[in-house]
Amino acid sequence: MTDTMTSEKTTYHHGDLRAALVEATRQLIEEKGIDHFSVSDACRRAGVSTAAPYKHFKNKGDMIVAVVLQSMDRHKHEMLEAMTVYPEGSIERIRALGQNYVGFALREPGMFLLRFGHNDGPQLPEIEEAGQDIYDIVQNEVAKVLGEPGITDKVRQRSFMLWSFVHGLSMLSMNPEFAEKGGNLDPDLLLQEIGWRVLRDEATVPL
Amino acid sequence: MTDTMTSEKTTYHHGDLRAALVEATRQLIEEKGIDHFSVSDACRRAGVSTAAPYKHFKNKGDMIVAVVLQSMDRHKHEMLEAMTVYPEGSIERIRALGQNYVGFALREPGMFLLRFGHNDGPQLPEIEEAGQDIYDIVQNEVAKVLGEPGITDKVRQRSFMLWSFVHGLSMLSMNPEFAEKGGNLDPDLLLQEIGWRVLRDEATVPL
DNA sequence: TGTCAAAGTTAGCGTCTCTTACATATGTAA
DNA sequence: TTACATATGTAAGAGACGCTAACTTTGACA
Repeated sequence: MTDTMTSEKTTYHHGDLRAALVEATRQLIEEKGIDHFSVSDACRRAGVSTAAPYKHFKNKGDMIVAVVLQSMDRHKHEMLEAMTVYPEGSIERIRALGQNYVGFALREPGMFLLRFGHNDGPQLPEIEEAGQDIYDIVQNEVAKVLGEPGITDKVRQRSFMLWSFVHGLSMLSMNPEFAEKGGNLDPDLLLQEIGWRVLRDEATVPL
Repeated sequence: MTDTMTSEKTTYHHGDLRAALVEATRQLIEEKGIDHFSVSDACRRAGVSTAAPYKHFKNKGDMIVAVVLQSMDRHKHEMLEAMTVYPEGSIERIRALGQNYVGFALREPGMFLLRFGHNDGPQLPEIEEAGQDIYDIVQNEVAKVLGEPGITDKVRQRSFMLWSFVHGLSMLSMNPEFAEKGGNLDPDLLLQEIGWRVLRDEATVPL
């Protein structure tokens, strides 16, 4: 046996072709967008034949799902990491979550659009579950900051308001032509501003 | 000459095939999404051969651009109509704009995603201009409500905050699986709430 | 060492796509 | 009526793509 743990590719038996294909797929979607992604391209980038993926994935959609799930897992861990440096129950944690959300959209626009720029019927249960995991983080933090005993209606309302704003800010910031319409404002300042305004207990309409 | 103004299709000389193709394209994108749209499908729906579009459009992309521009024009007129029933300078006008924005996304999700769910390099000048037209409406109204003498930095900031929120609310509301995470809150209530909070002159950060 | 499953490759089928070249029908205007 | 520009149809090219079947290499293990 030669070296199996180095990244040298001998011939057959790639070592972890599945991971390599997922990474190639991710790169290509980031570079050219989902509508110009093809399995053939991923194979060329990974340096394997066009039939190879079908030993690891059921079909093209299955490859994309794998990439999305991997990206969502990364996002979740990044959020937790960014949040936990601030004291529990502090508004800084919320702001860190928002900053991370916008940052993720800017770092991985292809993945972000893959998750949200579509409307092809209902999502797969796995993806929906991963999304719920992420949203749970937000709701729990909002509950703590507002001093609510769990996920109350008020928590749900404020969380959704925050999500709407941060999500919209992410989408617009991703596109330079839209971002400059806001005068190239620092998203962090906007997040600070909006977080404060959304979470405060003032309302014109009853909760 | 037979009847030219009725919608009866004799054979040759459709009357306004260009408009018919635009409408077919619009319908198909709404029904199946942009990634499953094909020129052939549009031809089948319009009842013409697959070569017919190329007498009216340069290529597939040109057809889509025509559909987007038509949709943006519709959106602009709807916004103006929804707004002008309220007194000038009133906050109700802003809320009407927001409601219309969300409503448009719900009525024409395909067109909405076509405008925003992409990131294929810079947009065409025509589309960007149409987008600026629409955004100008918002900025002018925000300036009036805030009593600012034109498009000041403050107006730009508040407009962008509003846009971010309304845009995010639209994107999330379009997808039932996301909308229900907000507890199926009435978007109108959220708009009223957020409009008030965003436009008020209180801030934690200096403008 | 021999066997076998796993993980590649080669070759190709079938389909759909956008687009063009050329033929044909139609309306208009002299 | 005739000529001509415009609008559509016919037919086909050229290529990409997803996916499968069948073959080959490899490494692990009895």
